[in-house]
Amino acid sequence: MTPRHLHETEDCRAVSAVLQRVGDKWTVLVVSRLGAGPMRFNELRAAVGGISQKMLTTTLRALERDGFVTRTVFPTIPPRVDYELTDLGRELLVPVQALGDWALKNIDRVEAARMRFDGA
Amino acid sequence: MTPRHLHETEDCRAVSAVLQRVGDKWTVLVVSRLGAGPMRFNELRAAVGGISQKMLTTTLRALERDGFVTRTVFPTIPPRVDYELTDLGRELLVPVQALGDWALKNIDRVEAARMRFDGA
DNA sequence: CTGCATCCACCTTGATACTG
DNA sequence: CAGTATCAAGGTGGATGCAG
Repeated sequence: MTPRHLHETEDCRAVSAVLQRVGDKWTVLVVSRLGAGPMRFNELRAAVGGISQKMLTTTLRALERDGFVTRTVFPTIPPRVDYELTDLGRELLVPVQALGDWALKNIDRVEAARMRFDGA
Repeated sequence: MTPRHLHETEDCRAVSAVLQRVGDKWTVLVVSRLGAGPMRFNELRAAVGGISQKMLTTTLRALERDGFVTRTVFPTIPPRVDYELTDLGRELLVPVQALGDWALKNIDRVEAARMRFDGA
């Protein structure tokens, strides 16, 4: 494919770093839900399902820090906070979903390999 | 019918599962190294750099179980063990590197967002 | 050379209680 | 409603020693 080997190592580190960033328990699920449009905190929480308040807050803060989502506070009572994907967030979704598509297509082969391995 | 929305949730779970699978500390680095061809245990360890013996063994076992690498033992003294990517392993590398390419292209935007967030 | 077993420090996650 | 604080529990990764 690409016969450039000069920066192979640091490139792989970068790949690894991104995968660890989006490879935590909730990030992808939250970003995917937000792909449908802006959402409020508890709305998002219900849409994801099974996530604790603390983890949703933590996940959203990290996404906001990295520029993947925006946080909009409406100073009303009760307070209302909207979360929305940025352009960067939507762009991230493209390669992430490509990997997801690959996963769905090949899950059978992986599970077959596992049964073979565990049986032996 | 619009079947692309029917299984949205479980698809996202699948995506999340794969990302967690390849999102551990060493998997991507090991698979990337093996992309260059078969390697022996300590050869691989040196190529990756910074990985402990335990983690290399653990990572390789998991990759073998999932059908991403093959393990070939030569019953010599001292023993020699070769690891090599399977077709499935090489195919996995495609979407993973796509995500890595995206990361390299957008790392600046992410870091800019972080500085903005941390500064505020 | 390869790899298992053990122990341990750290990090992530989750449950719970409380605040504006 | 949205968010913070605290504590407990499990998982992950690393150091070391031993074995085939």
